[in-house]
Amino acid sequence: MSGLRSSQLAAAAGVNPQTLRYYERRGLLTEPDRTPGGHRVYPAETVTVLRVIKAAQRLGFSLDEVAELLDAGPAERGSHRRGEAGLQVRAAAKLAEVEARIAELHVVAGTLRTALAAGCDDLVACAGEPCCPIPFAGREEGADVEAG
Amino acid sequence: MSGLRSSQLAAAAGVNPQTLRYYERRGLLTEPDRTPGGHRVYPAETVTVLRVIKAAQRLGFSLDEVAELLDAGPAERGSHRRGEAGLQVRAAAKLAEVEARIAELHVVAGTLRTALAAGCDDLVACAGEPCCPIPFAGREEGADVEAG
DNA sequence: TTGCATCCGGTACCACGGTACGGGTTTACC
DNA sequence: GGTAAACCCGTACCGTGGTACCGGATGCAA
Repeated sequence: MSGLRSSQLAAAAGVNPQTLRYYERRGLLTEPDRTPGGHRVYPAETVTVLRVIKAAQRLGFSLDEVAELLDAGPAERGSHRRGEAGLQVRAAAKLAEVEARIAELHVVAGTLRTALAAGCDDLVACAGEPCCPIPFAGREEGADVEAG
Repeated sequence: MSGLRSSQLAAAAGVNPQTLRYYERRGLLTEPDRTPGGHRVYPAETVTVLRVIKAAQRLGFSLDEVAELLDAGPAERGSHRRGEAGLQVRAAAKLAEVEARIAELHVVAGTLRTALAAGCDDLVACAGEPCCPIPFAGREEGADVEAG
């Protein structure tokens, strides 16, 4: 009853049918039942699982992380039976990652604004003279052997 | 005089020697002179070019964009002979991209904070009930045929 | 001249998230 | 029963930025 064929599930969740097999290989979808002929028949709840996957992806989790998230479920106070950490812990860690990325991008944006304000219009020329605000010497090791 | 072998240039610029051939294939480095035997001999300025490449990468430009940037040079007011746009125009466009990305990440961070505050600890359970602040219905087309 | 480090070109591989193709079955509808 | 669509599995390919491996040639010094 109400079993979904792969193309139906794919359409309902807004993904490519190939993606379903891909997610199955990646451990995001459990192996569904099959017809006698071997065709997959998904339970209706799989649509929810796919929505969860896509929501988690939008929150910045990789597919491996989403697989862990689905496997982990709630933390079950004290006994960590399934996953290492619950959603709360993982979400907090991801939030820290996202904030770090935002900070990096703020630095980049600031540099771009400074270069625009300084009127830089030729990177190679800029790299020659010290007045250019673009940081050509990123933290590279071993490049300044003679500057010690 | 003062020509650099590939490994010397790689060490001076802090990159892998293989990367030099890769950049050459990608059009970031012009083909250098060769010894009679076919070994590459780079002029000393190539170190600067590599520094420029790495700086541009840090500013968020892809290798294709860096190649254009190196090819474009300054805008040469009016006549756009080499590239389509000068560094100023490209940097302004990249700044807009970076700011858009920052805005996206702020949305993500906000959602994560809200989910943390709401105490969500099981995505699949959350997806079932409407009280969860996580947006499980991202703007997907065709998924809500029966909700019209 | 010998020997070893380096370099050559071509190709294959890594992560990431899928997508496409091909040859062969199965399902579904008429 | 016939036919067309959908499905099966395995494999290859996309873009991005490199890295690694290979057999063979070169460079440089002793």
